[in-house]
Amino acid sequence: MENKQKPLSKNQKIILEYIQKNKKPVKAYSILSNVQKKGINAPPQVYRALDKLIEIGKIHKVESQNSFVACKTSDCETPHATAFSICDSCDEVSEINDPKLFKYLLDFKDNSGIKFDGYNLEFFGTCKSCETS
Amino acid sequence: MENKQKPLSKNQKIILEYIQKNKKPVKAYSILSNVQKKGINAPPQVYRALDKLIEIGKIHKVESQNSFVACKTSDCETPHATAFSICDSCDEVSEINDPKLFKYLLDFKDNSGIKFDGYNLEFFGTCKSCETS
DNA sequence: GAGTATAGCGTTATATTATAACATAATTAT
DNA sequence: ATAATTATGTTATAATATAACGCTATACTC
Repeated sequence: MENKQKPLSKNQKIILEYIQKNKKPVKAYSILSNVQKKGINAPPQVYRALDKLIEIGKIHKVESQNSFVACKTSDCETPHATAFSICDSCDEVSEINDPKLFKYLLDFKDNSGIKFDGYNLEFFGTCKSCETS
Repeated sequence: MENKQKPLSKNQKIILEYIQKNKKPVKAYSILSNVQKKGINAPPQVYRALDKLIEIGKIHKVESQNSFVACKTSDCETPHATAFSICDSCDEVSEINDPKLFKYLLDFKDNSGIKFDGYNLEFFGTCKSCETS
């Protein structure tokens, strides 16, 4: 079982570090303005790094928010099978890492019989701290 | 069991009809350009109707595509619990209406114990017709 | 190690998606 | 009938994302 991890490029590293520093998902232009001091000047530089980081599973995109969050699963083996819970009132997002759910969904077949190679699932609700306030 | 369906407004009707005519999901600005002959001139008119139609469950948003599709389930009772399958190569989208999946997901609790009131699930794969070509 | 293929960089410009804000009109509820 | 709510039409602009181009660094292969 070899682990051929290509090293990240300079921009990829800068942007991944910034995303990892944040608990909450961050937006592309917010990333941009926060890494400008590191020499990243324009949107394409950010989006290119984001695309790559998503591809290799280091981050995920929260589609309903157009935001990006670091993968919490140490070694995200199936980068394109993601599940999140999202609080309707505070927008807090957490990644769900539930092997049963994971398996259930990857085994799921629709009625046309095709098997899927990935999914994105976003649950909505009210988080504990918002509920009590 | 009463069915209090408020009638749709003029713009809502125009836009819903346009979306229903299309098998595939449509984009907001494509809707706009196709309903301009009916007197809808500007983006806010479209987005306002879209928001309302989503709220009442007549249409759904395909988040990963920023596109909008009519609900196929005759009377979509839980408008905010949606599942789609999306073909990676032709972008064909179909709504999945599987009661077991539906129940499984609405019953799902994450490890913080909160129950969710909605979800959006998008499966990715290659559809039958793309696979054979 | 020279040559070539691939991936990444920096930049400008522009496309695409979505909302703010404001004045008015229509509809619904009391 | 009046008040409250919902929808409309409009202008302007915000927020998100990509095209295209020339160049540089890295990896691949013989």
